[in-house]
Amino acid sequence: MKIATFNINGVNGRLPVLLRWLKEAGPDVVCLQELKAPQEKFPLKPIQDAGYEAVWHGQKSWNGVAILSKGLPMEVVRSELPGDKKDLHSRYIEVIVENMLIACLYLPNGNPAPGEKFDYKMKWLQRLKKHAKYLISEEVPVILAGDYNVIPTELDVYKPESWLDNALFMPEPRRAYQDLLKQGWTDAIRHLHPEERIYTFWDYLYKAYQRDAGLRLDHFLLSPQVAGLLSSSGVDRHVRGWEKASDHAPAWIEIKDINHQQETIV
DNA sequence: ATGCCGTGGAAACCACGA
Repeated sequence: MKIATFNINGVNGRLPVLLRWLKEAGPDVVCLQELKAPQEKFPLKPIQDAGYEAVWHGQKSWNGVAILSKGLPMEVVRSELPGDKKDLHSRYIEVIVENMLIACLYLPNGNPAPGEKFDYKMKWLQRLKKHAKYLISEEVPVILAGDYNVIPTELDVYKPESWLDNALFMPEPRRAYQDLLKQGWTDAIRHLHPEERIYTFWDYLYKAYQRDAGLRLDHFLLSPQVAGLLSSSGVDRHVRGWEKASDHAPAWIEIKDINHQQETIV
C-alpha cells in the first residue's frame, strides 16, 4: 500500500499536475495540503474520473486539506485538530482506511518569528503533541502525514546557517518535533534513509530547484503498530521540475499489507 | 538577505507562503 503526501499549493490551479502525477505514481492514499479552495470549489469530478474518492476540508484562499483514496472506503473521524474551537484554519483531516488511521495535516508556517504567527504555530504544535499522544495511547496503526513546516535537523536543509532565525528551523519548533518523536513516532523517510540528504520543497525564488537548495518539510510519522510494516519511501522530486509545479514535491511511503503481515518475510 | 516566484481573490494591487 502506497501512501503519499503532497502540498499542492492550489488544487484548482494545480489540477493538471495532480492528475498527471496520480496517473504516473498511482498511490493508494494521498494527503493533500494547501488546497486554497473553498469547500464547494474542490475539483471532485476530475479526481473521481482519475479513479479516486476524496474527503476534504476547504477554506477560501488559504489552507485546506484533503485525503484521496483509490477505491478504498474512507471514514472521516474529524476534520479539525482538537484543542482550540476558535481556530478556523482548515489544516487537519483524519480518516480511517484499511484499519488504519491516517491524518493529513498542514502545520502553520510561523513566519515572521517572533510574532503572532509564530505563537500560533507553537500553539498548534502543542495541540498536535497532545492529540498525537492520545492517538499513540490507542495502540493502533496511525500515520500522521503532511506538511509540518519543520526542518527537523541540519541534514534536512541545504544551508543550515542561513535558516537559524526562520520559523521552520528555530529551536522551539524543532524541539516540539523531537518531542513528538519521543512519544514513539517514527519519521518514516529519515528512518529508512538515515544519512541521505532528502528534500521535499524547493522555493520558487532564486532557481532553488536547479541549485537543489531544498528543505525537508513533508513527513510521515508512524505509530509503532505501522512502523514495523514500512517497506520503502521516496520523494518524486522530478515532479517539482514540471510545468506549473507546486513548490513541494510529493513524498510517499509503502507499507506491507496490514492484513497479511505474517506472510511478508524479507 | 531578499526587490526576486507563484496562488487566489479582490480590484488592477494585496495577503500569504517557506
